[in-house]
Amino acid sequence: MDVPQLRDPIAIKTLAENVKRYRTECTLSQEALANIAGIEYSQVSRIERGVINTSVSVIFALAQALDIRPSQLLETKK
Amino acid sequence: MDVPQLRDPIAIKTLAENVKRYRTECTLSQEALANIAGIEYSQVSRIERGVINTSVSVIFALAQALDIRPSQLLETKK
DNA sequence: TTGACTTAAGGCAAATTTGCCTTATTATTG
DNA sequence: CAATAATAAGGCAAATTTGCCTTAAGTCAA
Repeated sequence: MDVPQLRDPIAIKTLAENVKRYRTECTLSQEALANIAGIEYSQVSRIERGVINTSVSVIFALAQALDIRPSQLLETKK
Repeated sequence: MDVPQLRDPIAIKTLAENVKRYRTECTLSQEALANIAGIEYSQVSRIERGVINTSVSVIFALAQALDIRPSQLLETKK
């Protein structure tokens, strides 16, 4: 690749904040959420810290584990 | 990696259908959408065909180009 | 303090995505 | 039909994500 793939800090941060907010509302630990969602625990940590630009599949898995709709994880204030 | 990363066909297909639907509503070609969103044209094709599990940053870029909210691209029929 | 729990942080190899490119295939219109 | 636009499809190297792992740091109750 000549140019790195698109990384939008606002998109990444929006997802990070929403995951953290919904997770703490459920009083789930990062590890518990990861287990329910079927992903690696360290990924939840990286997503909430905004270090990775994760995929639509992971967003769906997290939403299902949090018992919310996938679209809610992309909600923006506006 | 020992295990391939999570790919959820339902998540990928949901995004694919939503991008295609909103894009055609705007009467934009895949190429035009890609140019506005600042991504590669072939990516739009791959996303709409459901061959890739794209990122939250790309979802935000597409939404902005389509003049909709990012969450709308993850809408599921309940 | 001690201990248990939670989160942050980082390394690593393999899998995947991405940008750039080319070549078919499929409308669609004149 | 010819020509043009639009889409599908695939290759490639580099960048990124992911799963698995370890270690450190922070939190909180007993």
